[in-house]
Amino acid sequence: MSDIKITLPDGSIRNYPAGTTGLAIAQSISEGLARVALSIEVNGEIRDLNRPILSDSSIRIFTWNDKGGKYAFWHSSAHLFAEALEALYPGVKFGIGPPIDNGFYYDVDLGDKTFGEDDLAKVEAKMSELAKKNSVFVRRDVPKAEAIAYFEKKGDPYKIELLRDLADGSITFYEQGNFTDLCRGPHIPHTGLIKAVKLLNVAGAYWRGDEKNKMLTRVYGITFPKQKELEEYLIMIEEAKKRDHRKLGKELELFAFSEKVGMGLPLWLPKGTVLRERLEQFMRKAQIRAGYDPVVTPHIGAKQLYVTSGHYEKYGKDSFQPIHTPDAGEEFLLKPMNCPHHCEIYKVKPRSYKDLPIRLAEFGTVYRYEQSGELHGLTRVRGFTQDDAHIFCRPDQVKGEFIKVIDLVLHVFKSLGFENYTAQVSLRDPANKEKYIGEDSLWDKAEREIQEAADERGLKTVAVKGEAAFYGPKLDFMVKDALGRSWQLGTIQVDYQLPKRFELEYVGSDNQKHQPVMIHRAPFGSMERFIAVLIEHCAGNFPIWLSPEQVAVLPISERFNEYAEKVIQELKNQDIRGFLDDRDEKIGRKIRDAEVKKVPYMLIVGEKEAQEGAVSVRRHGAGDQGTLSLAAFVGQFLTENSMPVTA
RNA sequence: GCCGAGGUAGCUCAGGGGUAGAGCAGCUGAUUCGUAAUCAGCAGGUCGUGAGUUCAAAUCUCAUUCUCGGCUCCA
Repeated sequence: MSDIKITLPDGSIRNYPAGTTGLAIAQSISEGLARVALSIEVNGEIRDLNRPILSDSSIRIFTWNDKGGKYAFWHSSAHLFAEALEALYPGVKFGIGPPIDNGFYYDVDLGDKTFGEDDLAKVEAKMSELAKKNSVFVRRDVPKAEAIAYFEKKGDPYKIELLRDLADGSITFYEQGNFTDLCRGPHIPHTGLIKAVKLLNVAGAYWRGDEKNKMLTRVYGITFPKQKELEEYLIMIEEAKKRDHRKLGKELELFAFSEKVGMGLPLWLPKGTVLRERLEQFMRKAQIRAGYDPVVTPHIGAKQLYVTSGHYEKYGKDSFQPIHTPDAGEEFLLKPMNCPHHCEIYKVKPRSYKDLPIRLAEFGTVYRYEQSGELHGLTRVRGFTQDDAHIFCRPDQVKGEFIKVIDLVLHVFKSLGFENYTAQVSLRDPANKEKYIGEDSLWDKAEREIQEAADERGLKTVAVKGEAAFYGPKLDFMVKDALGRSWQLGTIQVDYQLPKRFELEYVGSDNQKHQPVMIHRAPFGSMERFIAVLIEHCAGNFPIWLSPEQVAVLPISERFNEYAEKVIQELKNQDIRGFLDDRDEKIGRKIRDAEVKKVPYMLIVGEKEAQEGAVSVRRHGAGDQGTLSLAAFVGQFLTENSMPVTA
């Protein structure tokens, strides 16, 4: 057999007999690598380690440290799960079982059986038992007819449905132990590598993601090559749960919900309101600098307004229903969007090309009837406030304006320490054009403009089809919460449709009427969601300028309350948000309580401080900072307290 | 909206057919204290809501509501 040339990632080239395997290559490099190798990338395609390599190739061997390795590991774990499930509950029908960012899931049809906590433990145990058998994952090409026959005999209708969409000749089976699955692979060499198994939760999931289909049972799980890594992962999850904004929001008294008020309708408590208003001030300032004009519009609008905008047709039936008045036929809608109102502001007078761009900004509270199962803390609510603005500009200004908005969004993210965001270009789904309004040419134009603007600012973007708004494409800034769920914060949208529907116009230099273009944008997105993610991002330890309670003044004993009062009064005179803890408690207790409340600064005052006009400074999480004169502390604090401003 | 799991004091949770418990928080008193919890006492719940089974329901059944985990949706 002739030799083939294998190019390694470092560029070196080695000769191997044709038909060698990834495992053999790994072994030739080092036994250690062979032990931890999970999959191999051959000319860009990730494959099994034991699949023969027939021609010259560049390869990269993946281990647990590579995404490609983890995916193969978790994909194989899904198969192991299926094998265990089938062993325990014969007759289970299988859907799909892919690897995901953290583990894997498998969608299964258990018939009448409900699957609970006890079952998870049972299947977990079975998986561990089967893993120890070191079953090899065997890949096999299968003709389509044979594949269908196999699953018909087995009684797996979902697999047959999947097979119908696959071309004959491209179908492979993987078999390990007593389980055979339709699968493209790749898989790890054998089940014995899976040393730690945890099934995390059970959920419902529609077959093929379509709510018209049957709901299957989805079991999420994760596995590791070492028991210790599983333990670390579980600890990490526990830690993440501590950052959950719903938990911290309660503990820090930022917001609350009440069944009596209604689900999904947040109540902002005093401390949460301070935080929220600080953010609002920050945005107002940035927007004034960027040339926006603040406006205010009512919370309701006549139904016809939304019929004109198209929102009524699109969302009317599954939304808050119209408000009726004593006048027959008169109907108002709670505003679900601010844009129609802003369009009418644009229309109050004729506009010249010289007036554009016009940037109308409003912290507009909107109401949307989200599906009950969708509500989630502050991230998904039925009443929320957008830091909304609409830019009305000439076609030649679109890109420039778009870029300016990108800069504003990036300024916001940078000021608040959001570094891990994804810039998502949300395009329409070409397969479902009826979901959108407007001509193809304008959509293409808008989509192009967004991509160009993002490129011009050097944003690394991910394009996702089907995520556009019904009237136009978007650039969405996605950020993950503590538990890894992705949320849309900032959004920028180019819109050629509403100007048309509202018959917006301006007089050009040619003395002719033209249609402006609208850019919808909200850097925070919604105050509620932004704050939710912010809370999780900083684990409730807000930057000083946002902190609801900035300074706790803690007298050593009642004898120093009088001096403490003077200190707190001075802080208030300087617009510093402080409070006095004059409870009859020991200083250790007062410090503990302030630490738990995540108050950034504690000023401890006793005999010495009272005499010297000083304060003993303690920083949250950092401990004793020594003693300063009150004036020196105030000076230092005010410097640190400044709100970030646009460069 | 769909599938599944839950709801016991302000918070975190135990109890699981015989009429409710802990810790923290709260209140009262004592203590006057130097960098993450002083001590003692008191008070606090129609066990989410409504029906049903039962001599008896927080506990079993059903319905309903809200919460949680996903799915679908997200202007």
